[in-house]
Amino acid sequence: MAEETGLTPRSIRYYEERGLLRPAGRSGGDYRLYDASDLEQLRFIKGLRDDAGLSIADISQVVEDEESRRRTRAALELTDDPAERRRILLERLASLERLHGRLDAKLVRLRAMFEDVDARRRRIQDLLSASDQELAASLKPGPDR
Amino acid sequence: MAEETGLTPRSIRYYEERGLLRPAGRSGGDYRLYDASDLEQLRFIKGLRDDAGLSIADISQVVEDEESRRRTRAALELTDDPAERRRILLERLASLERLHGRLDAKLVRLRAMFEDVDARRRRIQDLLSASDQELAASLKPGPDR
DNA sequence: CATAACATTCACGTACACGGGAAGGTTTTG
DNA sequence: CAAAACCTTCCCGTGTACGTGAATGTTATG
Repeated sequence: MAEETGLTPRSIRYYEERGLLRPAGRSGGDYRLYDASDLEQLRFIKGLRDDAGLSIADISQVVEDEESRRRTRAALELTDDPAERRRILLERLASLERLHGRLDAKLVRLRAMFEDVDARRRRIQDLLSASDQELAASLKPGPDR
Repeated sequence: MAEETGLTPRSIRYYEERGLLRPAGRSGGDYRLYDASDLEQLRFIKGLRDDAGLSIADISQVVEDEESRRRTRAALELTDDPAERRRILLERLASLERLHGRLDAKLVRLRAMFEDVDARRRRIQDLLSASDQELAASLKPGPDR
């Protein structure tokens, strides 16, 4: 599991301890057994940690939202009462909006930084190609002058 | 300075300690004095920390690159030797490419996460508006049936 | 079926990024 | 010019996110 996810065994156990990962099944000798959904969950957690830069506490919030989502999903498919369906959907939407908003804010600011660096990078490239032409001109003197 | 940047005084002193901020001037009574460029630098650091999620060690690298950039800038304007200009520009470009690449990698992964969440958000919104129509229909029974 | 190569739970240790208080000096304000 | 408000360095404390044994048990391999 550690190899598959790029996490250390210690981190995986730590995440379980902190409730980010539902306690895995156990073998006869008390070894943790993971399935595909655990793998997915761990990759999701790693993404939130490394890509979105969220703390474990923040990820915990997100994961709880996800779990609540899964719980309400069953309820959603069970009910035909439109008012109840609406309530459940609104709750799920709110949970997703929270995560969406946080990622969006991060994205906006990161994009601004990126653009800034990119603009400077392009400016240097322009200067460089100008300098290259200058260099070429100095090596192969022009016909005039 | 802390108010202006949203950092704590302690953090600002810590950044100076770690070499992210060039030692500010001091008053007669040994108080730190900051200027506009220090403010800009601190905001830049805060951006790298909060938006790009870089560690202090990583930011230190970036800042060193920036300083090297400033140093070579003078050299660039002093020389007319095309080969020397080219060498300096290439060095600056490499430094910017490093930062560019790191931000880009982060952006790509963050964007993927964002798209994922966004798609799910939109799906819920669709379900919700469908549910709203259902609700309206049940409250105001149609003419037929 | 021996043994290598894993795993388990404690428990303590650690790097990072600061927080917070003490003891003292400086600047600002009324 | 007194008092409040702010700064200085020094130094220990703290939360987070694990790392690292130790002692022990379990599974895989030739």
